[in-house]
Amino acid sequence: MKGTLGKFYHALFRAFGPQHWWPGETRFEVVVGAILTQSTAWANVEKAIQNLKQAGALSARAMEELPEHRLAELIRPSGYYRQKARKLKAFLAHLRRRHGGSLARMFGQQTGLLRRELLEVYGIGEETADSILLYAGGHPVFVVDAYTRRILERHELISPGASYQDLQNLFQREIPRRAPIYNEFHALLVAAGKRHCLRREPRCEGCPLETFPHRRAP
DNA sequence: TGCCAGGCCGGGT
DNA sequence: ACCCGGCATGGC
Repeated sequence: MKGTLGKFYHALFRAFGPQHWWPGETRFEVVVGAILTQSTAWANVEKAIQNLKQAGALSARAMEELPEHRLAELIRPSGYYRQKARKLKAFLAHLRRRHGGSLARMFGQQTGLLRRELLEVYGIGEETADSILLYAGGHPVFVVDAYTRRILERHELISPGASYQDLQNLFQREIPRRAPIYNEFHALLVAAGKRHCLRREPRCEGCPLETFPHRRAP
């Protein structure tokens, strides 16, 4: 693996080690987590998922049978809970109609086709679609999130106006297209982001990327 | 107390 | 094709 991004990967891996993402025991749980974590701290998502587990609602079939307002109550700690209940229902309806409720069948499709299909579902945008593809389905697509963007902007690898596709293309050109690597790399960027690359007051001391070319704090 | 977290949608330019 | 307000809870 070469290029600056390759160096980033190695520096982050040396510092933080394997991240063991995605936290979730089943593929369905990973899909649910991908939707619930939209603009939300993971700790809140965990509470919601615990509620779903206790209610026995952490399977496609069980969640389908839950009325939307009841589902919303269970996922309340994850925030935007009425929106997210609608989103989960939209995904379930799609999975049922298009794939007979089978994640295995859904993920058996070609990557590009499945990605476009997921983007049609209410509540699934680019990051969520790619998270589902990579972390639940093992498809080799790079997940771009707010931390990824912030870190690459600070190190001047992208311009502030770069699109999601711009960032994803950058990674998919420079980093070998393999799911385990994309999995680890994205998780490492989030780890670095949480610890060192906050929105205000960049705390670069101790960041594994500290020694790389860096833009001045605004 | 205010700010922020692993976004997305819909309506307006 | 972008830009923005709305959506909501919990931790620091």
